[in-house]
Parts: sequence; C-alpha cells; structure tokens
Amino acid sequence: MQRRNNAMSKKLEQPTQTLKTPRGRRPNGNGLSSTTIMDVAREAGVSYATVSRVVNNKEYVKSDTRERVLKAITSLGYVVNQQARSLAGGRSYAVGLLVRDLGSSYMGEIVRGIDESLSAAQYNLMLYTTHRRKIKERIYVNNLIQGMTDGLLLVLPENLEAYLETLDQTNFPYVLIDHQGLDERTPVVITTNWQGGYDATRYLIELGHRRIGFLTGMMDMRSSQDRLSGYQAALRDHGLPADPQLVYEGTYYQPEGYAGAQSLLRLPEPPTAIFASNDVMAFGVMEAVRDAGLRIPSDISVIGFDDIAQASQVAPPLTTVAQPLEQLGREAVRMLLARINNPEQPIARTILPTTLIIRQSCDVPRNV
Amino acid sequence: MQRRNNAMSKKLEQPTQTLKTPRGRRPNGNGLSSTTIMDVAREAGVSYATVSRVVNNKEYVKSDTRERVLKAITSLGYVVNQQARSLAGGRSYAVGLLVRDLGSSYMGEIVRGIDESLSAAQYNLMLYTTHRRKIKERIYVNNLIQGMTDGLLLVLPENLEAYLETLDQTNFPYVLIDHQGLDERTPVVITTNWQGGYDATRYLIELGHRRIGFLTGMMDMRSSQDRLSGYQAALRDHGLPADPQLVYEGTYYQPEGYAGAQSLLRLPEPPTAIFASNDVMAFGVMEAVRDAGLRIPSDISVIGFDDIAQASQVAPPLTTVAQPLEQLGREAVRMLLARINNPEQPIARTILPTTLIIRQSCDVPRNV
DNA sequence: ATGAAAGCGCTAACAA
DNA sequence: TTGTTAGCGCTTTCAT
Repeated sequence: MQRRNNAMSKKLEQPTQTLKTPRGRRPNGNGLSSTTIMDVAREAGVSYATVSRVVNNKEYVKSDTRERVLKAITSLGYVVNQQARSLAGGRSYAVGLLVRDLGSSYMGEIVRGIDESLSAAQYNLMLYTTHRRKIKERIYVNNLIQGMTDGLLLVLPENLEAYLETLDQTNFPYVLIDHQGLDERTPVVITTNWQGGYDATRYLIELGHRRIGFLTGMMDMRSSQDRLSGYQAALRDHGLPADPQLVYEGTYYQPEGYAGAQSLLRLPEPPTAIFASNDVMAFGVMEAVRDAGLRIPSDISVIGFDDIAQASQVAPPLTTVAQPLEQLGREAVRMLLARINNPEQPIARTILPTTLIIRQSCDVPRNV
Repeated sequence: MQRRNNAMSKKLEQPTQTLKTPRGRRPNGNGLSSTTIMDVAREAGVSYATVSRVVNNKEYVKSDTRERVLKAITSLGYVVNQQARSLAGGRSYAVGLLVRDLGSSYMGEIVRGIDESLSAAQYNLMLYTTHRRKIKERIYVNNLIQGMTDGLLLVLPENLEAYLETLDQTNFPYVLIDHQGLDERTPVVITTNWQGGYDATRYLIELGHRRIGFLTGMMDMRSSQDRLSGYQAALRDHGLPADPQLVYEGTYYQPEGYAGAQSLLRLPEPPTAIFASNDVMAFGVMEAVRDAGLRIPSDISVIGFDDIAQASQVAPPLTTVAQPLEQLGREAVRMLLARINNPEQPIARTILPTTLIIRQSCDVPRNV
C-alpha cells in the first residue's frame, strides 16, 4: 500500500469556526440541517462505522454498544439519508412501479397490495404512469435502472420487447404483474384466467343455460385470450356448440359492455346469460339489459370477472370470478425482494387461483 | 487560505490496474457499471466541473465547449445519478405524493394531472398511500422531508395537524390538494365547492323542482360542508324552505347513495329530484330509483358532483358538477415547483371553478 | 470560461 | 469487536 496524505491533517487545519461557506454544499435550502451518522457516533461515543453497522443490522457489534447507539439514534431522531446510502454502494430502498393508469379499482387493489408489502419492508415506491404511451415505458425503465431503484414492478406492460432484454442483461430485478412475459423464463405473477373463464361458464351451463353470450377484453392481452378459451372449453366439455355470434369483442370498458349486450340481445336467438370478461363491462351489460326492459337474473343472467369492490354493491349483487388482485401485488413484491436480496434466486412464476363468487345476478334460464 | 494536500498525488499514485476490490463500493450488484461525469469529461476533453455546468444549464460555458460535452453525453449515453446529485447539495428531482387510496377515478384523474406535469419537468414521483391510517401520514412526511424529495403534494390529508407545523418550520415546499388547509396561509389548490352546490341546486329549481333531496359527503371535510351550504343558499335565494328531512348524511360511497335515495323516497312527501354530493353516490341513487320502479329523469331527476369519466357513460348520462380534477393536479405541481425553485415565492391559494354539465338525468318534475 | 478540490452522508474493505 | 479510510458521483466555491 502506498502512502497517502495524512487525513488527520485535515482536522488539525480546521479553523474553530467555519468562516466561509463550505464548498459543495449549499446551506440546505430548507432550514432542517439533519443529524447524520457522525452526530450519532459522537453522542454514543463510537466511530461512525459502528453506527452504520448498527443501522444495517450487521453482526460483530457488542450488544451494549448496539444499545448505546440505538439510544443515541432515538434521542437525536436520526434518519438515514437514502441517497448517501445508495451512493455508497448500498441499496436505494426504492422500487419502481410502472402502470398504465390509476383510476380503476383493478389497479387500486393491486397497488394496495404492493405498497402495503413494500412499506412493511421499509421500501419506497417510485411511481411511473405511462398513460399508454409506449415510448414512455422504455424511457422510464432506463431511468429507473440507473441506480434510482433496486427493482422494478410492471403491471400489464405494453412494450416489453423494448427493454426486457436490457433488464435481463444487467440482471436487474423485476417482476411482471398480470402479464405472461415473453417466455417461461420471465418472472411473473398471474392468475388462472383460463380456469376462471371455465368455471364461470360451467356454472351457467349447470344452471341450465344453453346460449351464453361472451364479451371479450382486449384481445392482444393473453389474459383475455385465456378467459375466452376457458369459456370455449367449458362449452365443448358440455357438448354445447360454440356459436361465434355469441362472442362480442370488447376492450374492458363499460360502454362496450353496454354495446355488446345490446348487440347480443338483438340476435335472432339471443343468449339467456352473458359472461363479461370483467366487472366493469358487466355493469354496462346490466344497464343494457335493464334498458331493454328485461330483469336480472330472471330474464337474463349476468356474470363478471375480477370481483372489484363495486361488484357486491350493485343491484343485484354481481356473480363474478374473483381475482386476488391485492394478493397479486403482495406476491409480486415478495418475489421482487427475494431477487433483490439474492440475485442468484432462481426465476419463479407464481400463479394465483381465481374463485367463482356466487351472488344474485344469475339464475336458471326462463324457459327451463 | 491554508495549504491542503495536493490532490494530484492521488492520481499519480494510482496503480495502472486496481488490484484489490475498491473500498466502499461493492461491484454494482447488477452488471451495468454506468458512465459517470468523469467519462464524459475525458471524452470531451474538459474538466468534470464543466460537464456539470453543461448538464445543469449553467452560464459561463463557451458554446462550442457545451457542444462538445453534449456530444460526448449522447455518444456515451450518460444519465445523471440523482442520488449523487442530491447528496452533493443539488435537487433530488423527486416529489412525494401522499394519498389515501388509488382505486377511484377521482384520485386517478388528479394523479394523472400530477404525473403528467411532473414528468414534463423531469421530476420523479414517490408515492405514499396511507389507506386512511393517520399515523402513517406523519411517518411518511418525516421520511420524505429527510432529503428524499424536494417537495410534497398532499391530496385530502387527514392528519395535517401532526406535521404541518414541521413542514412550515423547515420551510419545506408543499401544496395541499382539495383541502382548505388550517388557515389562509396554507398553500392549497381547491375548487368552488360552494358555487358548485349552488349551481346544481339552482338548475333543479329552475327546472321547477320544489322538493330537492340532498346527499352529503363526509361532513368532516370542508368541501362537503361547502356543497351543502351552496345547496341551502340556493334554496333560500329562491324562497324555498330547507327541510332537514331532505338532507341525508352520506360518506361518498356508492351504497350510501342507494340507501340515501331509498330513505328519501320513503318520505311521506318524497323529493322530485336528488342531488348527490358525488357521482359515485349518484350512481347508487340511480339504482335505488330504478329498483323502486321509477324512471330517470321522468319520475325523478338525479344530479351528481365531480364528473368522473363514468358519469357520461351510465344510462341516462348523468348531469353533474364538473371538478377540474386533472387540472387540480397540474396546478398543484405548478405551485410546488414554483416554490421549490424559489423558496421566497409568496404562498398562493388557487381556486379552480366547477362547471355544471347538463346531460340527461334531469327533467322538469312530473306534476308541473 | 474553465479547472481544481472540498465534501455531501454513507458502506464496506482493511487494519488493529 | 471496533476504528480508519477510500470512494460512490456529483455540485459548488474559489482560483485562475
């Protein structure tokens, strides 16, 4: 090791009072000149490395030293400076969350799961909303992995191809939520969409329905395709024909539920039940049915998908396939933190079960 | 000026190859060893202070130097490290956003306004959701002002008393959204709730209604009180009695719209119109009215407040008082950034106008 | 107009 | 088990 300048000289040269504005640091903008690890060290009578050890729960600290440091921390109201910590090579204790939009209960519930788990782990959340502008996804992702966050959560990403490779190459931790990923090696948390579609359809068939209308979601989403396949499989398994006229292509928004139902009801041989690929469209269906002068469930049965909070509040309460949305968020965080804490962690795919929730919007068909 | 150690010696002593793991820094976790200001400086043949000047758009940089640096930045794909910047006394370029929940269109629209403005200003957003647990508000606020963010946005805070003083004392920039604040010196962005309540009521009166039911929001919120006052003032101004039986106390959730309407319709002398303090309750009202076998608007007129996206999508489309929610968010960001950029900025209160949106849920009363 | 250097608060390697 | 120190990448002052 070569000889370096003696750092001690710095301290010795220090005038008692700082006469000039110190270089670099501007005088903190807001008043609050926060307590640092140094203040704590002084208070506890230890070196500041020891304080760091205590703060980071490292081993090799005598328990009474730890005690003393902890006390100093409390009495001084010390809070670590995340930026410094992160700059020094530690964690940033923040994860990025990339979503399309926030106005729906669907997103609300997922985000609730995410931020509850995250705050339990003392992590911060950086939010990025793309508003469906695909370019933004890539820009955000590039910023995010630039040291700002320790990991990334992507809900229903639309432009994966543009950055998944970068993410994988740099081994940056991430988890997709409600998206199948590009292949089996992508870490994802998804639900049993096919089974949900199957279960709802079978339920209607078992009630006696023979003509069941189906409203799809956006068909470029794998989940939408799976729900449709589940519906078709249930029909097939019960020997019912798959009449393409009964399938209406929607995009998960309420007005399409209304329009879809209208279109199905105008069919020469209309369905006796309508299965909408999400609750929001089911609400549109309910309106259209009522506006057509029909009653739910006596004239027409309606079933949804998601089980958002509103589903139990409409009249009649909506029978639907519950997705464990909040759990989806919690599970994603669990997986992400596992990868952050251990980059060697093998990649997992978590599949959570959907559940048929029977309420009052379905009944046996009229003429049975 | 006292003589300091010659920093140049550092460089001269540097062995050609680093033989040991450098202290402090762990080898970056993920592969990506990002380009720094130093790399750019070397590439452009300037000192790294100059690069900093260029990046921060400071004056005193010859334009061809600037040119050269910019080119180096592009060719190297350099992105500033926010943590380092913030640690060195600059901005963190992040603002904190504290909300109750995210599942509603109300919040969705406000947040959209916020994050569009923020991303236009190259700011990041740290999200904190309280889920209505008041203790969390204070904890979050304390963390947030600890250097993590440059400012704070609070939507409908519930526990202001616990930290507003801290915020003011440290002169930390913040803006309240849709909340009146503790006094006139609190920076807020609000809407004309009283006027909105007045306008909607006057509209119904002018249609010929004499008995108008009113569903309040949570009465501990000033906005709810104002809407109610506006309603009462309109009645008074038009010589109508303020029958307390016609006022039902709700809490802004849909089931209370349903229950409230049921209760009003059961009155010996039921109203011919119902004014709900938000759209979500108005949807509940619409259901209850229909379930009572009445038609909208021929039997009963219904009017809401907020003008969330769904309001135009239900049948019949809901007449309502529009709040410029997205603009609320944009305006709050504008005010916040102004204060961040100039702490001397006088405190402003912004009041945005509500607008009556006439759709098809109101008509003249039956017996007129 | 540019460069030199201090130091923001912290983590982790190394020494003791 | 604890202390010492380098250095993370940057902003800003001072000197030139």
